Amino acid sequence: MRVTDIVRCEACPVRRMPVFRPFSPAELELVGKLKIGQRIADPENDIIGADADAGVVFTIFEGWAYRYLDYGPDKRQILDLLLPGDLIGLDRVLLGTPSSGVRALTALNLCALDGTKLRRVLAEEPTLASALMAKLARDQRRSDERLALLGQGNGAQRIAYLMLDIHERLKRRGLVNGGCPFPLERRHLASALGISGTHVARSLTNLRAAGLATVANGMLLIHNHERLTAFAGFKADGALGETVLI
Amino acid sequence: MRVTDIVRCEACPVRRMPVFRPFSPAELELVGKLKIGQRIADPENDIIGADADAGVVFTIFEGWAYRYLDYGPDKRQILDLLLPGDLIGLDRVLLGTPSSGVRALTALNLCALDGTKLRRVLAEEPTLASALMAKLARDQRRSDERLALLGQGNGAQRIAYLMLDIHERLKRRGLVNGGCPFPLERRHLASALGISGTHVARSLTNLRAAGLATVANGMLLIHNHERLTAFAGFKADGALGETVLI
DNA sequence: CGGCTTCTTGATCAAGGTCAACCTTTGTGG
DNA sequence: CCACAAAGGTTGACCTTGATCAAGAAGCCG
Repeated sequence: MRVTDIVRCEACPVRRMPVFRPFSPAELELVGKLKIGQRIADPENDIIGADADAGVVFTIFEGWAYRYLDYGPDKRQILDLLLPGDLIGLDRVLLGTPSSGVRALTALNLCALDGTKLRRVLAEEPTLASALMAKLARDQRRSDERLALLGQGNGAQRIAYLMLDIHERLKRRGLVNGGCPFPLERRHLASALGISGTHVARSLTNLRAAGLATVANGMLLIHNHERLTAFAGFKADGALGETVLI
Repeated sequence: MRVTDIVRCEACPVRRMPVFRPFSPAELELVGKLKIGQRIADPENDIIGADADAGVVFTIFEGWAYRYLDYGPDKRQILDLLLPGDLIGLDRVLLGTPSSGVRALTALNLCALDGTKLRRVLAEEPTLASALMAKLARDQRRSDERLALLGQGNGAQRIAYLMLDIHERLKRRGLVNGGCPFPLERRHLASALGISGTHVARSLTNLRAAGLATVANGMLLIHNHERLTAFAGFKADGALGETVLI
């Protein structure tokens, strides 16, 4: 990971995304003191891994990443996709023990925060602590839906659900402007959804043939949002007012 | 749900379980003020559901429950099993919106806490807030492993993993005394693990035949812990020092 | 003793995994 | 500019896992 010029919190573009609630000047100043730098990471490089810094939390400025667990060679489960505005490494700072790995999917631009200081700030600033607790509770609900998806859905439904989830999250962040970015390859979908790469390809073909959605050139095209939603059993939970740390 | 005699926090048996960190007298007094009653629930009754009280958090004194999401008739995903000492309904109090359902698996004895007051206390007591945040982060990790299990494991491995998870959690709470309770029926295992009841039965037979574990009469017998662990790819994460609210 | 629910077991079938061939795109060096 | 290699995507053949349906067996009450 390389270092680059720092962005001042007051000027940060992520904070202006529609999902996130506005900070008070006091909170903004507090969080500003946590910022220790800006980082760049290349695709398929670990952000959090064996060698990574244990006392740092990141916020994604730009690019995608994923959390994963490894189970021997060629046995990886992608747990979640991380989009601009998402936090990386909070659990490690809270628990102090190694966590799931986090890896860049595309080129990443990250904002680095001092984890040790963050713990101290949380102990003094109940508003921030409550906001983070709410964020953790929301993440749990997303996890729950993902679990139900793997427990109940077939291959095509899993893909459809993930498409809608991504689309929704990007839209809330104002990142769907005439085309939804979708840099996931077949193998990423496969390890995120617990199906083989071959079957991902087949199911994608089926979704396209059914006039539901198409993935091509790193972009997602949803042809019929309503039918896709019905097919996947997707239900957007409309979580607004998240907290971003910048 | 019926009401029964109240148990004073200082005398609560759950607080003495080995998993939970001891409370300071100040914390104990604080939490004591939150307690609003004791409840009894019968098997297969909803604790948190459409009609349930929105501003209450429960701690399990005795018995098992499960969190679930429904997807139409005969399409239920059990998200997690809740054992004595576990919290129920925290996310609803934090987020203020309906959450997954929670249902009694066995007869349940619950401690009821005032959710609104809890929010207030969290805003004043950073220690408690930190402890709850850590609990949320730990729950997320358990969720992650469960997700990987559904994504990567076959039927028998899923069952084996769940056996070990339950066994570990009960042991940490001091509830495995010459026999591990296991009140789950085939259909519960099926909806928790995303496989059919028929296949659960078959896989249980296989696990027994392989000399790994047996379930009978509501009890779990692990014949060979080491081989079962290897088979399931299970890894206990050794989370001690959780926080219990009583 | 029925009448219930749960557990077991077998037969059949569909969903999806594995393997392999081939195609397309992209990048690289001559 | 072309040749070639490497990586990803598509498609087909075949086989395993597990779902579904169905028929007994075993408990468990009233």
